[in-house]
Amino acid sequence: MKVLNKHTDYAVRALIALGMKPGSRMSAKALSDDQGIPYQFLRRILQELIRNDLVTSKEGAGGGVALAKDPDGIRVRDVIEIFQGRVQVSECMFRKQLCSNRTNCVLRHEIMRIEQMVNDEFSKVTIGKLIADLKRVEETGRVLHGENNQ
Amino acid sequence: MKVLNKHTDYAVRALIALGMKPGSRMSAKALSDDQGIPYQFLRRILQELIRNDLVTSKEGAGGGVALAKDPDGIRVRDVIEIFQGRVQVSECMFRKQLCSNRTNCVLRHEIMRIEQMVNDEFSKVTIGKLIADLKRVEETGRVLHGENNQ
DNA sequence: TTAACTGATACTAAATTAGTATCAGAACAA
DNA sequence: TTGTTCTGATACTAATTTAGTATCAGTTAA
Repeated sequence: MKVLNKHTDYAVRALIALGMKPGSRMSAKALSDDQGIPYQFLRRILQELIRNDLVTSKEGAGGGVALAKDPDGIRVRDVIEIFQGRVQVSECMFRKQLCSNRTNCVLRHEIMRIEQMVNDEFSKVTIGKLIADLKRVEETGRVLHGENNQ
Repeated sequence: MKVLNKHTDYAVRALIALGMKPGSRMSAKALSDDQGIPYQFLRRILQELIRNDLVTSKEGAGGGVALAKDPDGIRVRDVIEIFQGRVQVSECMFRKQLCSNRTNCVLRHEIMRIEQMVNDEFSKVTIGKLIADLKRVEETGRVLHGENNQ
């Protein structure tokens, strides 16, 4: 069960890279080389971020992309929703119609709770926070992976 | 972003149905009719549950399947892991090798935290709990869908 | 005026998901 | 002892999603 797909993963990495160089534009090519993300794939991801106002772009030579807002205002949750849609149970029917299958319902009820929790958590994680983490890591020279690491 | 696939969804529904009739075996056919799950698909799901010791089976006429253990001992997390694998970030590399990409790492660190939360929550939801919920629902005649319902 | 860019969009391969079909063998019942 | 009801194993298929490629048009700066 994969939580993030490549679109989201690359998008977040690109956003972090852009956020690390505030003010300066970067070309998709430079970002691609920098982050090791396939160029054409990254192009499409950036266009999606532009359409969703997380990134601004400038065409032509010397052009490129930059963050459209403060890194603290960009939530990982937003990125996930752009590329993977809202976190949800299989096909949740009970928003549309009266609940026909009660067995189904009790399961969905539990999952809605967990769904909400996950959304809340991904809302708290912003590009700004990730950049701060990253800078801390670069200072101490080591990555903390938490407890669940062998 | 879908949390549960059909395998998991159907498996949980089947487990609940079996747990509702303690002691008695049911044929896959009866379960299929009962729950509206495609027969051949359900067969394969049940076989997987049998292999993972959540369900026992008896061959031949009058045979069928039954829960292999107490409903309270079957966690939705177990079912998810059987059909969808462990909840995890895209391809988490840093378990295998030294972390080469630090940008990646800070994101993964956050996600590991959320991953852990989700696993803990899905561990708390057991078939027994769902059955209890379901019985409560049937008594009051109405399903509570929580706050996030319009 | 040409090289370095983005915008838009069509295409493809591989993997996953959901579901179907078939054959062999076990157990019960007449 | 034979037919019927069941599971075990496994091969197959269609649709969708994921990941990635390719192309052409238009913009801007030097």
